[in-house]
Amino acid sequence: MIRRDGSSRGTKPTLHDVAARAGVSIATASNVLNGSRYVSPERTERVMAAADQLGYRINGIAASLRSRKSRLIGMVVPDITNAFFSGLVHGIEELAAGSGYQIMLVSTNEDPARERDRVYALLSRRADGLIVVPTIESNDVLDEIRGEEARTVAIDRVGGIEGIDTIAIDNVTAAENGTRHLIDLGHQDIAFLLTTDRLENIRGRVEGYRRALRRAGLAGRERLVVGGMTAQSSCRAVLEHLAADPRPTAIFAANNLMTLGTIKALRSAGIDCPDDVSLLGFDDFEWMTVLRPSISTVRQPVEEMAANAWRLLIDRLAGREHAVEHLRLPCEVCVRESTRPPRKPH
Amino acid sequence: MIRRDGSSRGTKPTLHDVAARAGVSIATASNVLNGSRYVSPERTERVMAAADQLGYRINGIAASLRSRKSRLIGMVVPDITNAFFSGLVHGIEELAAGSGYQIMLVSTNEDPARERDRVYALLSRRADGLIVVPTIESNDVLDEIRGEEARTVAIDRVGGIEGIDTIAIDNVTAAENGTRHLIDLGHQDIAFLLTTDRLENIRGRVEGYRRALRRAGLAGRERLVVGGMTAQSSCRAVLEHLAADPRPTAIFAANNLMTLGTIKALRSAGIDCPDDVSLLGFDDFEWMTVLRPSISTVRQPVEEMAANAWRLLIDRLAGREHAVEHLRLPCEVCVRESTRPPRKPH
DNA sequence: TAACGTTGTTAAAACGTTTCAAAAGCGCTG
DNA sequence: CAGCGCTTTTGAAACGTTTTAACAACGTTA
Repeated sequence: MIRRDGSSRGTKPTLHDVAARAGVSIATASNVLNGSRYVSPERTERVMAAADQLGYRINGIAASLRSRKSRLIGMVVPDITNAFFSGLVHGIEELAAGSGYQIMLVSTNEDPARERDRVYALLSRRADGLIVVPTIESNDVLDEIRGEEARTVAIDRVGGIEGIDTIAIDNVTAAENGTRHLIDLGHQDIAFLLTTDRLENIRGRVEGYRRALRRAGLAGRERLVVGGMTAQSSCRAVLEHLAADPRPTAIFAANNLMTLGTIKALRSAGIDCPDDVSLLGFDDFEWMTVLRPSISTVRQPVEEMAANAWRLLIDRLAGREHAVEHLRLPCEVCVRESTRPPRKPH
Repeated sequence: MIRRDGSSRGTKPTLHDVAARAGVSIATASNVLNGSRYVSPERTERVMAAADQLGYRINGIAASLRSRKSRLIGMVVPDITNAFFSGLVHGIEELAAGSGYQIMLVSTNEDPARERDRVYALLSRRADGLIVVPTIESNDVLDEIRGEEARTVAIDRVGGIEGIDTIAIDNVTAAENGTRHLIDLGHQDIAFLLTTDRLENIRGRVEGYRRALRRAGLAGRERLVVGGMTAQSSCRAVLEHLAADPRPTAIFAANNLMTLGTIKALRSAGIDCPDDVSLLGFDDFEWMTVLRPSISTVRQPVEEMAANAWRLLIDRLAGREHAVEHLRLPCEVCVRESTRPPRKPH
């Protein structure tokens, strides 16, 4: 490998090396490699050959610095081990990769301070865009993001977010439909197991639950159980609530961790599902189908959420500006074995 | 906000702006902000104040270009929605973030071509390091990586990899212990459900299974079932095998997808677990404990794998070079309800 | 007082691209 | 053949840092 210029041996070849070997200017080499301008066939060929022979690989950092485009997307989720979020990440990574973007992943562990730090780090690295599932109480961070030139889309927890695109499900309707499914089965004592009322999506689900009860003339029969952010804490909360008299005939869990906690609680209390208590989960995964009983759920359209988030983001990144969108996708109720009419119908 | 220099209004403040406002040189401002050199208290104070007032945020791209350090780590996994891999990613993201590194995530979907492209993209972006769970037959990619200056660690599927650090479990011993657990219960017809024999980790597990049989004098009783890379395909394979006469009294599934497939197959064939057939899984997650029966598994130490991968990588990144390491971590067998003595002991 | 460290600061080069503006080449027209 | 317009190519600036090497200031030593 012979270099005609001042670059030292053993170093990565640069555009300078490629241009020199091809006998063209750096600008021409750049234009060939990026296809940004017409270059004559002979020169194109020479540049390609030179790049090939040298094993040239563009320095993306330098390109980003000059072009002011990093083609890097920050993806911020509360917990990557939660299947709902990993599904979201999967969908977006797939689409981003297809468009030449790279995902920088951040898992915040529901810690607002951590989220703040990590988002700033992403901005420091000049992410072109951000896709964020906010933690609890992270509105201030989102407020500041809005002033940045990084395009942002918020997913799932989009309460009170103004000025940036958001994607979420229609929490109210989804929970209303879920609750109505239980009511239709004949349940009148339905407990709703939420994580915390400080998350907007969860508040929406509570509202949907309430609305269904109200519309069924069960306005006074509300039973809210606060489960916290982990399966373990929710298990404890459910156990406590099950000690109440009379105990609910059905439990509607607000997300997959709450579903897991409820299953554990029912087991440990020796309460049969669905004979004694019906269980309706939120978030649908494959293992819901192999549990015994298989778990009825409200399914969030994870793929569509990811696809829409990416669409909104890439549109703006490509300069196709549009009015701020607040998308709400519908959910479907997946009926399985865990929901059944109560033993003693009223 | 007044700028004393040529930088235009409405643009992000640069180090130049900070230095100008503080009345010091750019070099001094840089030294203050990075703590790279001693700077007098007064100047330090002035620089900090200026940075603060301007809302200065370092341009990581420019810093990376000049310092030739991106503080970006590429993390390549076959499938981020698989809980084993998302656990790995979670562990590493946590540690990386703590050291000021950012994770670029790639999910290859077990596609070697895709892996190749994406790894090159990571190298183009000048990732300082790579943590890779190789796909099937990606040895050539790893061979090429070895020539790059990006430090690399391979996890989980480390067959025949030379010259770079690797972390994996001791597949042979783990599978041997799992198989022996079944043998100790009295099983003699044990089927082993593998994904494919083209993955080294799986080959190791097969070998462990064989060794346990051999040592128990059951060398001739080998029953290998090839399940493919998805739960669905493995379900079909298991169903076929269950039609064999006599059918196995126990099934040892080589990973969590195989476990899922087996459960589905047993259900759909109306075969009771563990009364008719015992099931031992590989990979341990919380939902294994809520299934009925709860599933006995061989637990991979995901956290330790992540911690060791990061340790090896950060050591090299920090210039603490060491001999190439090939770590093998032990697994433990978690005995639950799905494994039980066969109905008719021999 | 000259020579010498030492300490704190800085000008300027460098990192490897993209992009701007200008130059060069070239076929036509007048 | 000068002038024009169009296409293709290129020199040089710019992106915003880090880093090198030099410089200035100043106390110490010979």
